[in-house]
Amino acid sequence: MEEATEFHSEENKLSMEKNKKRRLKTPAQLKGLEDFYNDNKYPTEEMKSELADELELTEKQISGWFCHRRLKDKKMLNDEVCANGRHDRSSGVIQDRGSGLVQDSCGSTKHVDYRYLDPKEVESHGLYNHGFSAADMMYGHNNHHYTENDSATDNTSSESSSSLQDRLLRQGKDLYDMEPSSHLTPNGSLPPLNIKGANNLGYKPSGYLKVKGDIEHAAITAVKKQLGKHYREDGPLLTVEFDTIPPEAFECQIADLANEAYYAANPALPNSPEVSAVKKQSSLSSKYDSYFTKISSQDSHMDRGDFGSLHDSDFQDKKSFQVINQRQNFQSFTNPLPHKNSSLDLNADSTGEASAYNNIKNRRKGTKHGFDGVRYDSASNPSDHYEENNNLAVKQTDSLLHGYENSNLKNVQRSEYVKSKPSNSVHKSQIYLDTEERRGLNKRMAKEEKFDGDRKVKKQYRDPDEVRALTNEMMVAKRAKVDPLEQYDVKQSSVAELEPRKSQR
DNA sequence: TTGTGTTTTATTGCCTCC
DNA sequence: GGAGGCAATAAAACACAA
Repeated sequence: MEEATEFHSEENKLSMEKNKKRRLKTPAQLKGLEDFYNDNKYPTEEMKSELADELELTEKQISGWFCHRRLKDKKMLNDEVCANGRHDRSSGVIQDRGSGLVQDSCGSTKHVDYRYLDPKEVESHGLYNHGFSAADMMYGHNNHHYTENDSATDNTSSESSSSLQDRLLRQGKDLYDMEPSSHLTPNGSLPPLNIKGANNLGYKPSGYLKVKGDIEHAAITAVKKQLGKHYREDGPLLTVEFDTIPPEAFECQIADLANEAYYAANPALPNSPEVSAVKKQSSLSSKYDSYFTKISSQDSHMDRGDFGSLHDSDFQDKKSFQVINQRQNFQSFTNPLPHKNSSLDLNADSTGEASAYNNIKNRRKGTKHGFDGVRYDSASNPSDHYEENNNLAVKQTDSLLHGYENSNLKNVQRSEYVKSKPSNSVHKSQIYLDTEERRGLNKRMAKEEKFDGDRKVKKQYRDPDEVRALTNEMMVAKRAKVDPLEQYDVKQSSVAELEPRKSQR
């Protein structure tokens, strides 16, 4: 019996060597596949054939790999949507943004659910890059929907979140800066939502406040209170895309900013509309930052949009204008092409790779240590540039805007070996951010780098230099191709590391 | 070293489209 | 009916904590 088994195993050994059940793709193959996948998620027969030849794989393997890759994409997307849905619920914010009307759980949805967007459509429409925009649109659409259906039929999570928003706002807290725990009951669960209570607030909608009845009205009223005299009845619909800011909308802020007294004296700074808007944009957009890399453009749009409107106004503040100019100039310095990741170029060599790569690695480490996907980029990166650039004016202004989170972020981003905790403010609301691209490729790259760094002997990768070269190659290819989302991380470190790198040379 | 959890690869069946 | 894709599943490979 045992002999037979032994013999059998011997035989199997040989056959296994030849015809292994499962063979891992080599890094080169993976690179080729990933690259190709980034270009085309649905390769044609010919493409598959060529790729198979190129990578020394069978077409079947290619097809299978692409199939699983797409599944992986989809799954990751679903996970993120679910995670964000849960998170949003816990934070009382925008739960109904991404998932349409309702997403009871990861598995059950009602009405619109962009989890089931056709990947082909997603790809062809570039939703991977603008998905959050799409989500925002859906959110906005929902609002319109509510406007049109001001009834009690929408007993949805949206309403619940609105109720939460209402309560949060009445507490004078910024929705987008909320720590989940701040509105949890002592046992950590969500407090029961008292929609009726919101209804009993006695608010009466007026003007554009006629949105979804009293609940959202209450929230808007709270914002209105925060805005005080700056509130404009003819302003934009809250939570919906903002139009150009009326010249006088922030008149006082600008004036006060010029005197450098407003923010210091204003305890409600974090709740100020501008900051909230910024935080909102960054936190929201960063959630889908891998495929939904609208961040950079959003942030730059924030600068050029929000502040840009000031340029056109009659109330140009010289200082803020200067700041803006400096910022833009700096951006143009680091990024001559607005939509290109200039910093990628800075890191095109193997040395430079470390800057961006280590950020990724750090995030991954963070992931393993309980702050999965915490982003350090969206809100903080610009300020880091400015600080590294010793641009005091910019630094001051930026620290005004981002000061509440800068310190942590800066430290995190600067350090290659950071394992520190993220800030408790914004970052806690930005978990589950890693997207599939990052998780997949970056993990692999992190793995490879770790392998390289540790000189760990592995059967598969016998030549560390080859792996390193490949890793670099992958990084460069990846950067050049997809990753505007890396932009902030890379940008973050690029300037800081540019000088040392130069000096090294 | 081992147990456990995760990721990756392969297979199979079903569905949709042409 | 065939091709292509998706989804479920199994199993190998891998990572990591104890």
